[in-house]
Amino acid sequence: MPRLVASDVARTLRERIMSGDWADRRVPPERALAAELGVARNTVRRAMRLLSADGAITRHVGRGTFVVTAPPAGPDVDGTDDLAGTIARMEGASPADIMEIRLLLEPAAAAFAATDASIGDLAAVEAAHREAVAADDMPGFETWDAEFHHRIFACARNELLREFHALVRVLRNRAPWFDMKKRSFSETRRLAYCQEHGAILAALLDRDPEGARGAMHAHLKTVETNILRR
Amino acid sequence: MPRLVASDVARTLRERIMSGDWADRRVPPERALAAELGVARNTVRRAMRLLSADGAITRHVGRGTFVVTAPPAGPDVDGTDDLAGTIARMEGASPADIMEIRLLLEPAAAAFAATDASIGDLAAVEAAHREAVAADDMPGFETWDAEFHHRIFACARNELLREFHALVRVLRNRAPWFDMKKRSFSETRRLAYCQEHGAILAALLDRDPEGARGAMHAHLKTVETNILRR
DNA sequence: GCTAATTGGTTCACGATCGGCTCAGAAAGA
DNA sequence: TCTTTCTGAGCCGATCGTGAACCAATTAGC
Repeated sequence: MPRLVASDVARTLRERIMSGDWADRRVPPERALAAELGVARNTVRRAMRLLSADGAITRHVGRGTFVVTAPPAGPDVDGTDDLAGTIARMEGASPADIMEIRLLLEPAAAAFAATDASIGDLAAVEAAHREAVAADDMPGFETWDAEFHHRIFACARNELLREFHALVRVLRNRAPWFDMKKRSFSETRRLAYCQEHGAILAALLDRDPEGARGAMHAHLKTVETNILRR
Repeated sequence: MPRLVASDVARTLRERIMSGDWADRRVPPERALAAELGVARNTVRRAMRLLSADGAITRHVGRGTFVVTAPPAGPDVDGTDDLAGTIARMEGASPADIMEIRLLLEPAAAAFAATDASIGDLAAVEAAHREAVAADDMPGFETWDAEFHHRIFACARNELLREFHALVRVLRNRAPWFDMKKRSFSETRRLAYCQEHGAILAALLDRDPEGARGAMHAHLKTVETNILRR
């Protein structure tokens, strides 16, 4: 097996950057790092290239390598489209509206996932399901429940759909959602959710788009009744 | 029938992927697997080919074989919202992905609109329709076409849905969409669009949710064929 | 100001590893 | 017998890590 040392080196360098070593922003020279890590300079150079591609460091011939502190994110100056405003208005979305959107997006995503998902994707969904079943406290279950839903979106080959759900997920973590979830949480409901998740997962593993769509729809209907007390 | 060892091997490899071995995404080299399973390398290769065709693994000469997992992108488990990242990733959405989303949202919005819209809302939709019919140049029609669709969303009583469509609308004005629309524009197509818009509007005025949903779906299918050249 | 040391950038050769490919022969059904 | 499948072997090309040399820009010391 090739040893893939470069990515390991990149990881340790990242950790050092994060941990605040080199707070003066100065990174030791390649040759020194190579000696210290017991690795060839070319290998260090590859790792550096990864970091540089991420924008984590800047390099100058003759001067050295430096940690980038200023966030590379230039807030879009163009401002032509009112994206920020759109997002801001989304923040005020009501739980009922959010549920309506989820009922629109998630069954479709489940159907896509049933046809598009790779084995690895499904393994990830299954792992999230197992974690959710194992979790017995409310925050733990909440995390893995969200992860379960998100990984289903990740199966679908539509990036935009994935990002839309990321947006919904953010909204779900805002008030007044979080409080409502907390109030409506109970062990019996958690078990019911796990069972419904299991049905969804089974349909995905069967590669049954309509089954997945139906199972997801049923699950969300349950959630809706619980959350909105209908 | 011959022994079909290859598919057996493929099955056991699938099981190992699902069981979470190789969680680091690295699959042992063919030669190692062949030795371990007591089978020829060519047989392992056939099995690998099956998995690769499924999209379960990716393979690179000189590097090795890796399990395909859901892209780590997306809202990380660390809980940060990363709205900016979400928006940034949306910008790169492909026309095909956007069409898929539109096909998901807009028929539903039309159905909602048929039941929820006020008289004034419908008058606004009708006005946009008339303007689109009257416009004979590409930018003018484009504007009123977008406005027509947007006003239908405005009819729905779901603010979040409205904002989601605002997002889609922003993306539609980005490259490479705009170019594709421009290329696909023609007078006959404009007339076809106007006619389909008329059908949607008629269903809305009839307060016929399913009719509106169907008309919108048919319209978007037309757009899809024109834009994506299918 | 000039020189030498430092530092990143580039290139090469080498060996090891790994997937891609081909071929001849054995084995097992039809 | 004929076809399909598996086996075993060999060769190719790609990637990676190593080690080394040399270049170019910058800095420090004189």
